Amino acid sequence: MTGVTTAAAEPAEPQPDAPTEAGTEAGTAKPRRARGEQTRQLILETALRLFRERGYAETTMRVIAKEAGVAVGNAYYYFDSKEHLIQGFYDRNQAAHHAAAGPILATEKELAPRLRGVLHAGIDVNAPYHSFAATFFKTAAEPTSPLSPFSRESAPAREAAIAIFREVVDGSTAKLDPELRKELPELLWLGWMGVVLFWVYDKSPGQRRTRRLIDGAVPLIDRLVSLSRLRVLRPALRQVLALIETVRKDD
Amino acid sequence: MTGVTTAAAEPAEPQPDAPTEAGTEAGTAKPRRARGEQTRQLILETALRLFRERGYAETTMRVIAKEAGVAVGNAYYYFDSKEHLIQGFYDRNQAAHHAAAGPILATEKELAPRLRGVLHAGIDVNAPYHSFAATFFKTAAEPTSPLSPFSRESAPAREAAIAIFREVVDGSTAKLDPELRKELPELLWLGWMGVVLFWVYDKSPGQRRTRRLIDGAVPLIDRLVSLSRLRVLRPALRQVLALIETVRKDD
DNA sequence: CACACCTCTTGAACATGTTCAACTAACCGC
DNA sequence: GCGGTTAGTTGAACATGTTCAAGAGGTGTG
Repeated sequence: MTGVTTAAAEPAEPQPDAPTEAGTEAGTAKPRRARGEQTRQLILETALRLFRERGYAETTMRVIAKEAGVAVGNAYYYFDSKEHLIQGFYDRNQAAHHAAAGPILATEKELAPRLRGVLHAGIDVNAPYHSFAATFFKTAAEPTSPLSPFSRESAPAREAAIAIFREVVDGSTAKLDPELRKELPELLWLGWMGVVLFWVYDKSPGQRRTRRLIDGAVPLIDRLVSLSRLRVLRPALRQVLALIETVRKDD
Repeated sequence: MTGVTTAAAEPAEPQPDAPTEAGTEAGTAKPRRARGEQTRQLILETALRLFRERGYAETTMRVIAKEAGVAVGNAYYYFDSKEHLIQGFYDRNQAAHHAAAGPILATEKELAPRLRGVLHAGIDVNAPYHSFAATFFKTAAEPTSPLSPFSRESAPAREAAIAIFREVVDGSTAKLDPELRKELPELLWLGWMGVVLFWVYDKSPGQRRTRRLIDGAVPLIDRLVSLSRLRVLRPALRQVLALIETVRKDD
């Protein structure tokens, strides 16, 4: 849970401003008025609830506004577009994934189970939103969208996600090539994006095919990572790393 | 079910309007149908041209209709939605890719250059539509959309695409594990989807990063395919194939 | 207190994808 | 030729995301 969640049972309390301005929230300035933040949260909560209840496309901005008891234009004062409401969902699930991964990362020390646990935790967290996620995935896929996982706007969220996989690697007992170790977290995150992609398309009951994919792919990755220390595979590994380097240039 | 776009085996060329009802129909008289088909083509041509000229989002259905000289409702008689116009683009580029790959496949006999040639040909064909493709990709990404490359509706197009990669493999001199040989075309197609994904997000001038990705990835794939015959890697290969098998179950 | 200012709120207006009932015209059976 | 059937066509009407000029309400300053 982030500290932002609750829909505030308390009326705006004399909490005028924290000792430090500590406005680590998304971008915009953080003046002393808390009233706006309350409205913002109200709109976001309402929107996410409606998305879950009736789906993204079926939830109109007018309904969100009406249900939240504000004018439609007010929603646009806080969120640039309907899509931007999704960012809230995004951030929240990101945090939930991190929290859910905690226990496994604290317990397990071997690479494979760590990775497996983190991946399953990610699916667990997202499971309740599978049908909704499918529709909103569409907007996230648009390259020009700020919601794209590769966009500059979602860089913080992306970094946070990669950090989870860095913890998977760094906290493990696995011995691996130092250069590979450096790149592995991002590669694993990329793999995770692939799993999510697969999951979004997975129509099997309970998305069990995705579970099977994870269970099958993790040992494979584990094996490949181990094999990468073999002499025969050294040039191939170098080739992979060089490719990553080359492709990454001028972005 | 085939017969989506029958005579589409040619590279996409503007093809100025056929002489208006001159000698259009010969023996197989479907004059009734022919008129509709003509309108359909006219709308599609107009739409694709406008998409290229001004982008997908910026091209309104009203403008398409006006430019084509028909009523807006008429476009909806032939195409279920604006997105469905994209299917035309899809089919056409698929055919163009096949055509563009022809010379390389006829000339080259080694796996790596064959694959490289086919991939570059694919990018060549799509290059003029890069900015438009980004938006189109958004639509294709939606799992419920018939335009998704994984949907049942696009199975024919998908099969056609995989067939290109089957030709890449089968026509090559490369010696490889028989089971791998069976799976490789689909895997390469999946890789091609990945390249397309990368390309869509590639904002470098002329999408040169994608070119570099291809040039870097092809030798790597080539090397891995060769290495797969090594004894040490035999179990890993089996593991990969088993994973594919497992995941594919109940779809 | 008056005034200015700034955050926040409003709802009508606008743009665009989509639908629909009505209309036209070519064809077919008589 | 006549009436009916059906493919083809129309444009107004509708739904929804988004914008915008105007106003409300509080906060600080003179």
